[in-house]
Amino acid sequence: MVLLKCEYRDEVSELTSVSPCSVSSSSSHPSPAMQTCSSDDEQLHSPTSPTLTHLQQGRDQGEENSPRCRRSRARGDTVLKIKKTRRVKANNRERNRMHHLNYALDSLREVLPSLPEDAKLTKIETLRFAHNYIWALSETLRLADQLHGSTSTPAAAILVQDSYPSLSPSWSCSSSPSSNSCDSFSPTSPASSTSDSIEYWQPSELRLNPFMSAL
DNA sequence: TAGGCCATCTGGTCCT
DNA sequence: AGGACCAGATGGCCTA
Repeated sequence: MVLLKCEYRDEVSELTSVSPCSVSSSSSHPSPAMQTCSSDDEQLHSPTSPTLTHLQQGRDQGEENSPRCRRSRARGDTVLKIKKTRRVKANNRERNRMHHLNYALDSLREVLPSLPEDAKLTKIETLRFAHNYIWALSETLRLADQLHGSTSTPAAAILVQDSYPSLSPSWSCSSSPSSNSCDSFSPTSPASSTSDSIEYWQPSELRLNPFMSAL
């Protein structure tokens, strides 16, 4: 059972603003609708919910069934329906957004070095590992260029294309120390970190991974 | 059983 | 106005 601030807050304020038969609410007293209540749809829209009960109890007996009152109540119902529809649509969008985020994370997991069969990285581990992986590759490029600095073809480009063909387009720029064109590939955390922070950037499951141990 | 991870809902804020 | 993004809350599931 999810308890949360009642969605009726806005609706009630709108209802009270348009309804001549609603509670004569004082601004100095919190509306009963401000109390927490269940978010279950049935309960949310149930006539027995505390909020509506309060509203109904507070209605002026004489005006309760007047045509004007019925109209305003119908309008309130319409407002509720509209708001509920908007909320449902927003929930669907948010769900899809998170699904897309998860798909992206899965894609990221796929390009990371292979792992033991049942070792699926958590979200945070995936991000940390990816960060570390990028740093390690950039270090590899830097060292490779240092070793083959005099060759016309950047050794790093060959190395990357051989080892990580799917990544090579992103790494096709020169990585020579004198070039700033790849500054974006210079993550600072692992490279400049202490051994403690290196530990931090290595997912616990991966500390025995050959790639990670090669660092 | 506590803690970690995750999915989902929700309301607020920003952007188009 | 509506959508995207974000962070907090909550409950379910799993594992040590």
